[in-house]
Amino acid sequence: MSDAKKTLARGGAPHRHPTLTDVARLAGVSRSVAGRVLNGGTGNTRFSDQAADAVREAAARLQYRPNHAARQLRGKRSRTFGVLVASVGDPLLTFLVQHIDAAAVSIGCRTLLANTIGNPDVGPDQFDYHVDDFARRGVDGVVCAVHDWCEGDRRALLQRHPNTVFYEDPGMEGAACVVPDRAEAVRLAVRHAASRGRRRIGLAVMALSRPTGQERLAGYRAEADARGLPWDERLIFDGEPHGLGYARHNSQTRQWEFPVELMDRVIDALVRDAGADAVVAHNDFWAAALMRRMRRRGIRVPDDVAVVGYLNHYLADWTDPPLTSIDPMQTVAGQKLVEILEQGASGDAPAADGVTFRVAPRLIERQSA
Amino acid sequence: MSDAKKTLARGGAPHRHPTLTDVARLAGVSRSVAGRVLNGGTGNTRFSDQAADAVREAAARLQYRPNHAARQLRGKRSRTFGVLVASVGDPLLTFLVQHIDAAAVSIGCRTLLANTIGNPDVGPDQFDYHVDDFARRGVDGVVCAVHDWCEGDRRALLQRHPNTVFYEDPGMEGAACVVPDRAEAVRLAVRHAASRGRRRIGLAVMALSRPTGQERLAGYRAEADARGLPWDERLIFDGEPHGLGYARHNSQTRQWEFPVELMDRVIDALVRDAGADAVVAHNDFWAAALMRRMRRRGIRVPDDVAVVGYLNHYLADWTDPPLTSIDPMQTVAGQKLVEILEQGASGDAPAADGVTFRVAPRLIERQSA
DNA sequence: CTGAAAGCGCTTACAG
DNA sequence: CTGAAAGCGCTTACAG
Repeated sequence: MSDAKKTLARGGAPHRHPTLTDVARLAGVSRSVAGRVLNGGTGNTRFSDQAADAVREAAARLQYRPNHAARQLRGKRSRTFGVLVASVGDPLLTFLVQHIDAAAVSIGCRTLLANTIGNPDVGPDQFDYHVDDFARRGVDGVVCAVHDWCEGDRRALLQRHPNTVFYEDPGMEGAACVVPDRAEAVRLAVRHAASRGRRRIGLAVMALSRPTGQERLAGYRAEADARGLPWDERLIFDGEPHGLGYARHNSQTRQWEFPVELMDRVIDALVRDAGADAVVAHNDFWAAALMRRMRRRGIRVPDDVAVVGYLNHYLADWTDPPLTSIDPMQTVAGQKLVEILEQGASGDAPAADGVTFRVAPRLIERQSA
Repeated sequence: MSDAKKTLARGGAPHRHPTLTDVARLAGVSRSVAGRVLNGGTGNTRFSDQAADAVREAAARLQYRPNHAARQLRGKRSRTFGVLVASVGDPLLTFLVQHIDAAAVSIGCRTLLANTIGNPDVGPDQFDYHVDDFARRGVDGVVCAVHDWCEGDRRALLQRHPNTVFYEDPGMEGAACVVPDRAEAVRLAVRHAASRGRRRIGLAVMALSRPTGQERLAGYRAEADARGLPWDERLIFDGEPHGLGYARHNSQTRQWEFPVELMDRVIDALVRDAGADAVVAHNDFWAAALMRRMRRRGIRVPDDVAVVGYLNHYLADWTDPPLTSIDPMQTVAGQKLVEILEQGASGDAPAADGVTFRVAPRLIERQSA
């Protein structure tokens, strides 16, 4: 076997990375000193300026980078957070994932993204698989942002990885979570529509039976009451009886399926039957589909009916008209999630125990309302 | 300091993970045997059934999982691939990133996603930062899918990580890459429009001066010739002189900015002046904006003008009308990228040297053309 | 078939 | 201020 082949077989790297020993030798000091200089310990950081200079120069010359695995083995943190999501490209969570990563990087950590669905090759129990793999890799903490209608043993996760935070309330004792304030989101939407003179404001919710559905309804009632809007049950649309109660993920196309035609039921109920002049949609996808079907039926947006979305997904810029939408501020949520995890990991404070952090939403005005 | 606090400070984990030593002790064998049973070496896998059973039972009982860092330190692969993208949530690449990860997971590896822009907290040279960090963590290979108009020293990357593959041709000697076949993409679009009876097919390109722009043009000409369509220079729109020559990323909003109004220049040039009855748009975002502006100008899609997008982004399902679009098959590209990396990492074959793999696109018909 | 032993690269008391 | 040494958890020749 040739030398070249040997090194290749050793892991694909054609040249050995320089180690602390190499640096120490070049600098003419012991590994101990080199290590202290380069990684500034907790106080026993004693060495001469002379030694320090020599070491740093050697390190620079060799392009030395500390081996992460060795540090971790020695008891250091992995500086890695696991992030569980239904699918990496989940349109509902792109900004969250993105910002969790940004927040992690800004404190010198990394993110290990894990799809729990959407990978038929690996089989159905990918939630457990990833939880397991996270343990092997010794992540410092885990964000679980898997939708509640997707499978996965959250309890086992929390047991294996005590430093776990959920995005959305998993409804478990002792589980810390960060949640978007949906009641406030709907309040903002209703307030906006009302301030534009709308009086008959409809609310379209995917599933009223879920806690999040109830929250939305509560926000609606609160704001309607505050504004003195008349209460009319017909202005509340529940998607569940219409087969809109949950999202279906097609693992073939890797997309969430969405029966656009069913949006006509929303229009029938809210606009035609209840005479709504505004609709607060379940999310931007509902809103986009609603606007399309409305146009087909000769209903003008926003002239006849104002539409407010939820998510402020980048889709919102591309609908016609561009969509006024409530931003759940996933960027703030991402930051908070990492902050909690970091506290748990650094030991400054125990991982937040069963605390729920609510993230305040914000309305982004475009042209649909 | 209490015991609980001590363990917390040790890294956030309240209980030590069981090690091979624990398993061996419980099974009543040596670590060597336990190791051989649990990790089946390359042939010296000799042990009695009795020993194997005992070890496996012990491992199961203790929920033993091999420590990744230790294995890696001992010379095993990290089973991790670094993925460089401009931004994790980059709408142009969501499916690619997603499928790279899926492909990696299906061979027991993981993906380390790295944003090169979009994280102002870390500073401007994040490309280098991540390249460095990848070295520390000993990734088995790197996918670089950073847009060519974004900064980053590709040459240094390739030197530090010889097992690197690019998505899109970086134009460097010896760099392997996977590229979507843009000429074929435009051919498919033109063919589709022509087969629907369109004769004056316009082509809107972001920047004709770029190689990819030239490829698109070549595809256009090839198909137009094959169909006997008359050549008319006015049917080619180059965005560059109109300030559409590159995408701008707003790190505040973490979105790509897009001057929707400028799409009117496209309509002016292609539809009004050149009388196009079909437009092959630069991508789905252009297409979505075009359709919106056309509607405003009383131009019906597809009745008056057919529109074909490029990307088959999930946006395509939500435009009005839903967008017929060319899918660059990023899922196939993702698989190919990982395949190449895996070959390089496993040493079966040297990392593909300077080879370019072209991925065949596919047309997805919806209603705009 | 089995186990004692070396060593991956680092960190960190510990003794000089 | 400095260096020899132990040890993190694993893998793997090597000698029994």
